[in-house]
Amino acid sequence: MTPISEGQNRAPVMEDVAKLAGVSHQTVSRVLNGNPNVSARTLEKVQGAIVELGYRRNTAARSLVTRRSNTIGVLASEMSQYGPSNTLLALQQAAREADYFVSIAGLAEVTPETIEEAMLRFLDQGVDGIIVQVPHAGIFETLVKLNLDLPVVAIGAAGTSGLSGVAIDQTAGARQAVEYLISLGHQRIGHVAGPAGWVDTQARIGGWRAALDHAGLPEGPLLEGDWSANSGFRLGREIARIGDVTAIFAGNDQMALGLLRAFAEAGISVPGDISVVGFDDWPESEFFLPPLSTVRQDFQELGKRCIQALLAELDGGARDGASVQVVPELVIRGTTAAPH
Amino acid sequence: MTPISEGQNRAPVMEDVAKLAGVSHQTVSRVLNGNPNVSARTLEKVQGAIVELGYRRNTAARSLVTRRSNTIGVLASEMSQYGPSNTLLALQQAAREADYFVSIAGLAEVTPETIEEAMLRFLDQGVDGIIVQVPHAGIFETLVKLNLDLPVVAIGAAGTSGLSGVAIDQTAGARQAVEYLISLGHQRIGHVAGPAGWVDTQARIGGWRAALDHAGLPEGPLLEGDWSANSGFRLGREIARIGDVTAIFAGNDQMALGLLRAFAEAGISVPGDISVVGFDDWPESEFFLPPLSTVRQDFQELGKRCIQALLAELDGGARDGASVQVVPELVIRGTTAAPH
DNA sequence: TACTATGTTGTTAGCGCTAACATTGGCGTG
DNA sequence: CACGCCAATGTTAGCGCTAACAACATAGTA
Repeated sequence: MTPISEGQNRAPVMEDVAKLAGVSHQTVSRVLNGNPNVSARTLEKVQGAIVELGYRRNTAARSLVTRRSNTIGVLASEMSQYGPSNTLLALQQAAREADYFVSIAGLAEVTPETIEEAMLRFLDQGVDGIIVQVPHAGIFETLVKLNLDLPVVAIGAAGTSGLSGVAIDQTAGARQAVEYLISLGHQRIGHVAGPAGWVDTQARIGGWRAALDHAGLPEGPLLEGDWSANSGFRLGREIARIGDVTAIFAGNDQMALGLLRAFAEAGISVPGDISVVGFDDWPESEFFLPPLSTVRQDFQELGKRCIQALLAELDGGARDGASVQVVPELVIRGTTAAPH
Repeated sequence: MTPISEGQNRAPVMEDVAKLAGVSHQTVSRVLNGNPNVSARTLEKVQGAIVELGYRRNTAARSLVTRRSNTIGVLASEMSQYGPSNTLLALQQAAREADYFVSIAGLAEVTPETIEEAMLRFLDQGVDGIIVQVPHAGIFETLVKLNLDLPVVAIGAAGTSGLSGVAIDQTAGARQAVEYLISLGHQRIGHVAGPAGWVDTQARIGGWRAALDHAGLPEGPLLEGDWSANSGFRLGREIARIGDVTAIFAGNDQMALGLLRAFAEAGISVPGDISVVGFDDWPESEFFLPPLSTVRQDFQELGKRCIQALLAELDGGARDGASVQVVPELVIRGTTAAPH
């Protein structure tokens, strides 16, 4: 097994390969770039020399002249949460398949300033394009205002004016969930939403509302949490006190977990007295008490589509603000039943 | 031949700044690199010109000549899990503070081949150093075998022969947890471990065993899960069937969640009949039924130390295989009580 | 035969930056 | 005042690669 790097000796450069193969360095370059105008004999010689020397092309030199870094910047907030971290993973895999590197910038705090700073860092680094995974409302305007001369794909944003967007259709997902509750016979369906100012929050509220409107049902209580199980717990106690609903659509699985705990403590049976549906389908939701009915999002697909959209802009140069939607899927488990 | 019109679009280069400031490009370079031998007057002129043109230094050109990319590669498996994703976030922040970019490679499958492939990609990219966040046993040997001519810091590995290691002292954490159970009066303490072949599994088993040995207690049952709540649930049922323990130390919080569910279904009260302690302290653990006692790991600190270790190797050139340990903290909540 | 089209290879000129050395001018010293 | 010294600046030569063009051989066409 050849060592990966040549230890003390200077790493071989194209010229070394060329000499060994008895050709010019440009021919080596042609082989490396898959130029068809290379004879089979030469190709073989060059490839042999490359292997023999363990030659690897210098990215910096290549980038300098091509003005391409083969790197995609991913700007992410809430990086350690379930959705974002899974999207990040998928993004990374899709990028690798397309032979791109992924550079990440995690935002601890989301403000126009921190976003701009991160973007400037990406520019400094010379990334070819940027994927923005920041689910805050207003992110879109912030990005447009920066007026970057680079392809940008925003996750969760509708595409307009120069920015492409790829999103999971959370409105449709929320609507599916609520429609399912309605089909079970529920008539008073509340929503424990995420914090205002999140794209996801708005979309999920929208889906909940649309389903109720469509069925001609009145809106149940709309409560605002902060995605945490803690807030779900707090709001669950409030709901238990007020009564008056037979089903709750929770903005995510964590808050649903808080709800379940609050209801259990209040002696309210789930799904006997109240049905609960979450959103996300994180792996543990299956093991809540009872197992949580929820809406599953396909992050893998989301990541793949993002990279596709970005590469399309990179190659085609089209900046048409295309918008792609991935549709989520309702998963029915043990927290939903017909009202009594 | 110089182009006739210097198109507005062309990004300014150092020479443009130099011209505007009335100096040579080298002086601009000196300003940018903080060279002290620049007069105050010149410094000001150059900085003014930089701002006026919105000049940003070209990283590729810089890397080409300095042979530094200012990029750190992070190799991670299980990227979307709680611990790793938090570590990744911390790593990224610490790197940014030191003015380094972070390039990630997420491993879908951990084998010597996938690791080698990812490492080769990092080499191609020209990273200055690599941080490996792959908690599988044997990762260390795999890395050493690759014989990389690059600083590598492995998370969770003890440092020897050319590789530095930074780890959370999970053995100490596990020991703390079990000693606490012993202090409550428990005498039959089982362990639901993670899958064999994980560094973390081994360390936590080690801590559990050490505490029992030290107290002169017999080892309770040792069961192997796979980190998932599902496996915890399965093993919980088994424990419920066998009985014979008054406390379980779970290898992580997810499995603890599964245990809680299994015990609830079996009519076993926690902490009345059995005490449970988890490991990780993920945010939702506080909202389990009852709130989970667990061991908190400081990923922020871990990330910071990793970057420190890597930068030390980068700057000092020392490859001393230093080993740093971060000590975790026991968090006592509602799943632990004295046995009856 | 001459002449063009085509495929294969080599040569040259940078990409934008930093390192190394060269040059200048002002200062203190003998 | 000649001397060296040092701080401030300029000049030159690449880093390793690709793009553009030049150079040639070969084959096909008039």
